[in-house]
Amino acid sequence: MRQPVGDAAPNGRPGRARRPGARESILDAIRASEPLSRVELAALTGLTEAAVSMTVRRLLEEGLVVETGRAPTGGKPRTLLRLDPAARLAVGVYLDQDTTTYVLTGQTGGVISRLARPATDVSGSLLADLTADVDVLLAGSGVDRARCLGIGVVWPGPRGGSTEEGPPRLRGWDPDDLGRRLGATTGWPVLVENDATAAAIGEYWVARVGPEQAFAALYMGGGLGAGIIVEGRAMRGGHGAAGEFGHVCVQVDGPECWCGSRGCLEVLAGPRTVTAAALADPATAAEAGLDHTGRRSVPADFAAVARAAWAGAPRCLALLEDSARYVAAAAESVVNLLDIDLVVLTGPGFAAASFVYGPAIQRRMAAADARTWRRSVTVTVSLAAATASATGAAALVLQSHLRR
Amino acid sequence: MRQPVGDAAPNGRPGRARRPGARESILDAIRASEPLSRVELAALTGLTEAAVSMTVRRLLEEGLVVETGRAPTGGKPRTLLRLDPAARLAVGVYLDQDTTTYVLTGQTGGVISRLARPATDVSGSLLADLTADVDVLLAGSGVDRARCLGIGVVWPGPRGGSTEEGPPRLRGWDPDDLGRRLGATTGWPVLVENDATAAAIGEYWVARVGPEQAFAALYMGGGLGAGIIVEGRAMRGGHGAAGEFGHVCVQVDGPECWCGSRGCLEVLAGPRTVTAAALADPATAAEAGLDHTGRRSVPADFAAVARAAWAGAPRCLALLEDSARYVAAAAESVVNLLDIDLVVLTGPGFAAASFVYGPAIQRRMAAADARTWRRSVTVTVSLAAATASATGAAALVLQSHLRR
DNA sequence: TAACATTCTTAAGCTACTGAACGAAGTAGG
DNA sequence: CCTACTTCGTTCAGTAGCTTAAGAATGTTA
Repeated sequence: MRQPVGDAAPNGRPGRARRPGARESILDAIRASEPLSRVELAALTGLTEAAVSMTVRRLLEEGLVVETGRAPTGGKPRTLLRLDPAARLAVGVYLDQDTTTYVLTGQTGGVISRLARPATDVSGSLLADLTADVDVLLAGSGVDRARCLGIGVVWPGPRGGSTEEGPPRLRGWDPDDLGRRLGATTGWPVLVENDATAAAIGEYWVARVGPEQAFAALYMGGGLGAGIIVEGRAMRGGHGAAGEFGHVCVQVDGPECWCGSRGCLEVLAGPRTVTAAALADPATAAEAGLDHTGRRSVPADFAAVARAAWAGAPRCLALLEDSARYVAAAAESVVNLLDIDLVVLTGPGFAAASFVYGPAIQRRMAAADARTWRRSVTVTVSLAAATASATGAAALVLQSHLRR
Repeated sequence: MRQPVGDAAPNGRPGRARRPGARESILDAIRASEPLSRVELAALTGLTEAAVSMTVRRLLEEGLVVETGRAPTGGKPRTLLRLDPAARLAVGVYLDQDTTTYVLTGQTGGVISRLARPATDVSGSLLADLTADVDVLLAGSGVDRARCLGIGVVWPGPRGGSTEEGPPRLRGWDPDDLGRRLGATTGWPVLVENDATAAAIGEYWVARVGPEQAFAALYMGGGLGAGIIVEGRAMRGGHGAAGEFGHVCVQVDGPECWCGSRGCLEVLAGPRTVTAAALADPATAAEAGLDHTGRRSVPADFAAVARAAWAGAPRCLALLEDSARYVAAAAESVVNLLDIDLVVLTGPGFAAASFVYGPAIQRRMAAADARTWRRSVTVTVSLAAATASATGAAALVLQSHLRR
């Protein structure tokens, strides 16, 4: 949501904070905790029952919400409300290095259909390809196009996707510009975001995390990123560059990073470093089935190492466990700094290797959690970690529409 | 602001986000950028000129704001508005280990008068002492008590103030309970906060930081903490424990910390570690004029080391520079993670040794800033670093009243 | 002195919410 | 089955806080 391209809503930059509003509060409460009755909504949102009643009626008329069943009480039973999954749709696009993934989701974030295309290298055709593929996705799904709220576009972002100096450009495009143009050609609002933040919003949406949870999604793709959501709001920072988890320092005088600093997590324990180490040692490379000739993308190679480790290959496992020690330390730093309640591992990297990283992070935090902080941090793995970015892109649209 | 003790305002916990409101937007804009005219306020806040006009009239009637001078334009000149510093007052109390500091400030955060008392060890008399001392402070200042908005109470918090296990209790008191009781005995609203967050809010207020700046105040007292303010809101985390800067990990397998983890910044580079190292080496201790018999508080000993280093003592300087390397790395992590624009060093520790820590942090970030992130992070030292907590406690009250 | 530029004010109206009373839909007891 | 009771949801008038639109105030410029 760097810019609500194609949308009239000003991004709050010049001025005061956005207003909550009954509509948003209610939809968000239902999203996080459906089914809910009107009285429960009043209690959860702090609105009066009258306000809830009026707002819910409008939501029912719009078809966003449906009444579904009742819950017995001492008196009149509660009528339970849910989001109608098919009432609104969103398209998510993930522009990965070598693949472009499209998903069509319903209002609750559930995937309706999917599409994957190899990335086209002809930079001039990117816009046309996207437009055509979104069209194919919608046509093939047989849904009412009028119900589609917009398109979320996610790209790997500046974080770690590149060893060149400076933030990488997306196949020659400026992301915001691409979003604006795509909005013009398709007629839909287009929202642009980086992979980690999108994955966090997707997880927040699909896994029904509530705004009372301080939440961090750690994302491993070509690099390491973090999406942070506190009080229901994604932290994007002063220049939209927050979440550079890969550049948390875990060793003061560590090796130099491409970013110009030293000891960054990514250079010590990032997926690129893991795969490079696997390739550098013939025995390890053999375990993972890697060689220099048939080299694929970083996430693909990393997944090969993870699969080998899962199958019992000791050298691959050792590589991952070494990496996980660093990642766990950095994760603990984030949790301590922001008082995070919930850590979710997501993205293709963690999807493949969560069996190592998950326990490592839990182990690292367990001691101090109970002993000092009197908290208990939950560490989980995303249910759809491998495709988190694409569904996150769609959730981006859902999230923004809720605040229409 | 862990709890608005004695205040009726619910802390937003059950329900939706707080509303901004014209009054708050306007007062905050004037605070950050006075003097301002009504049209400028309209542009800054996003309100209409009509709304600004009405709201300002009310503020003028209340005496919070005054008209002061005019600025020529092509047409009718602008009438400039300022906060009236003396219109409202706030009391800040800092409960340090061995001293209790009281300040009385005006509406702009300027200190009107001060009071310091040695900490009483009789835990039963703390409440009575506070009540009496606040009374003395106000009486001695000759101000209208009705103008006082409330009392902010700040304590060193769980962070690093103790080597015992578990969060330390404040001379036997639960901070929230103390606040509640103090509110009852004095009749004023009492807000309770930890030192680092309070210092951040104080700096935000006094130094006129605007909400568009993502801002971190690094605080060194008995330990290391951070107050983080993004979009004008202090980050307190899920359980009010955010800002544990001292427990950012800067060495994966570093020495064990009292918190139960390893390689925490505080155990490698905190003030306690620096003073312990100075005492352990006789030559260094001699430079700093320290010995085991006349040992004082951690901040006092640390200040002695810093003074010696400033005077040219090489061993003391080396100790501080070693500490600063770690602090700089951790600061860089925070900046990268949250896309921070402005870092302010504050608290007695940094007040004494900023000549080492400031340049070290700037050096560490300069390379990657220009090369990779295309940002420029400002690192400054608080103007009143040594008393930041007490003025921050008062600012806490001002901040909360603005949102009455 | 008239025309213009800009700032600030006034007045009517709109939107979204609140408060309080009321209607609706169940259970429990006789 | 009827009554009392409980809890849920709605209705309606009122209000706070804003916007839109018009206009008054206060300066400069030709």
